[in-house]
Order: sequence, then structure tokens, then C-alpha cells
Amino acid sequence: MPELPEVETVRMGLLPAMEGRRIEKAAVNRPDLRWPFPPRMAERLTGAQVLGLRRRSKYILADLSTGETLLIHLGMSGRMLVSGVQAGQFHHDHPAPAKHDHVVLDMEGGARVTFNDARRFGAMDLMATAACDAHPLLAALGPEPLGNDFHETHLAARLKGRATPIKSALLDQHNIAGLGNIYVCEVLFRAQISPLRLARDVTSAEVVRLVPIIREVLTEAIAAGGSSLKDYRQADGELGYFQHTFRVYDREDSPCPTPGCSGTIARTVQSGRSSFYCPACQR
DNA sequence: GGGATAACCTGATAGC
DNA sequence: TGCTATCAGGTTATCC
Repeated sequence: MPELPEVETVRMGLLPAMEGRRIEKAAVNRPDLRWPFPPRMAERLTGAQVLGLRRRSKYILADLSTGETLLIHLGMSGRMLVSGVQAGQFHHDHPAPAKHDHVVLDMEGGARVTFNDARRFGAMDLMATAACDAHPLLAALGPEPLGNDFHETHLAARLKGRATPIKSALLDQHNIAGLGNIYVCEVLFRAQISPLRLARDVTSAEVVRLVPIIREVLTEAIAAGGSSLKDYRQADGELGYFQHTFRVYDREDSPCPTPGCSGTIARTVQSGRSSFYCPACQR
């Protein structure tokens, strides 16, 4: 899926079309994505004003004037596409409906926001804004890696005694929220830690190294507009370009980019996911 | 309880 | 051209 930087990029792209604006019409074209949509979702959205757009982990949260919050998750292939806004000017020129356009929001002002998701691993739900933190998908999430609650003490405590590989531990959203397969690979490379190492064997010096690297990789990726592989687009349909900065992800058999290292990037599978790393300089 | 695996679903790509 | 196998940015349910 879009990981944290992609979701943040999408959120920012949605702001001009949605923030402060009323949803004039909501069309829901199927009963479910990963889970059934909440009852009467179209009716509950229609007429609501979007007070603000927040992000928690890989979720976008739209706070509505009705006292409810719309939760949006893009899954692996979800896209939020905006049409009808160009350079701050609104128009009513929208592309023809496409396959897998599941939810369409026609916004006050003329913009249209379309949720398109081929694989349907995405989700949408409505909840009382006051009870957001208790939502089953949000309640158990770890801290935001770019927030104040994520620090060495927290990470060290989450890794301590764990017999799972560090790769899996960083992917576990209970430990830290928002990292996905790409950015964990990139983080471990920059930290020169092998993805195969057990979490409990990562030293405190390495934890100290990991925290700022996690922040750095995510911040750089957000600045680049995220990474575009197969499905991901920014809300305006543009590609992100952080993928050009990948040092190990999807670079199997390439020379290791670490200066002075003569290693070759390897691929292995851990808990069903590809891990890319340099066996020579990641220890 | 912790950790690994299968499952959800479609599309793109590689190989024959 | 066309078939088959494999893989994909995530998360949950299930099994050992």
C-alpha cells in the first residue's frame, strides 16, 4: 500500500478540494471493500461539511460537521483521485467513470474525489469523531514515527526480548505506525542492520541510530511526494518520485550503494514479504 | 502468548 | 497470441 509518506501526500492533495467544503453528493457503488461499508454511508456523507483532514498512520481521517469522522484506508492499490480543480480554479470537467471507482464524492465548488481500488484491500468507515481513538483499526496502533511519542526508549522497549526479525518488528503497526515494506527495507539499509537479525539482538546503540533514520527516510519521502510503483498516484494523478531514491528496495543483484562496499543487493522472503538488503554491509 | 502463514482480490509481467 | 505462474506498497484470521 501506500505507506505513511504516500498517505500523507494524498492527504495534502485532497485539502484544496475537500477542506471546509460540503459533500454535495456521495455515490457508493458497491456494498463493501475489505469490509462492508457502514449502514447508509452515502446518506450520512451527503450534505456534511469536511471540517478537516487528518492522518493517523496510514489512515486518512476526515472530520465532518455531522459529528462523524470518515476513515479512509487505501489498502495496497487504493487511490484517491481529485478532478475539477486546476491551479486553485474549479471546473466541472471530470473524467469518465473508470473500473474500480467505488466511492465518488462531489464536493461543493465542483471538485470530485474518487476512491478507486482494484484489489479492494482498502476500507472506509464512519465513526463518532469523539470516539476516533477507540476505533478497532486505530486503537492498538503504535506511536507516529514523526511525533513526540516515538523515541529510543519506546522503540527499545518494543524490541526487547522479541524473537521476531527486526524487519517484522518494524513492520508491526503496534510497535510503530506507518512503516511498510519499502521504508523498512530502506531504513534498515541506512542503519546497516540486517533484516534477518532478531529484534532482541539489536543493541541500544543501534536503536539510537534507528530512530533518527526512520524519521529521515519518511521525511525525505514525503518531500518527494511519496513513491510511485504500480498503483500509487498523488491525489492529482501525478507520480511521486522517491522511488528514484531507493537504495535497496527492488534492486536485487544491483551493486550496494554504500561507498567502499563491494556487496550486491540480495532479496529474501520474511513472513511472506520481500526483504532487500546488502549482506556485506548490513550486519 | 508469540510468531509464522494463509487469506482477501485484481492486474501486471515474465516465461513458455 | 495466449496460457500459466508469480509477484505486488497491507492487514487480519488462523494455526502451531
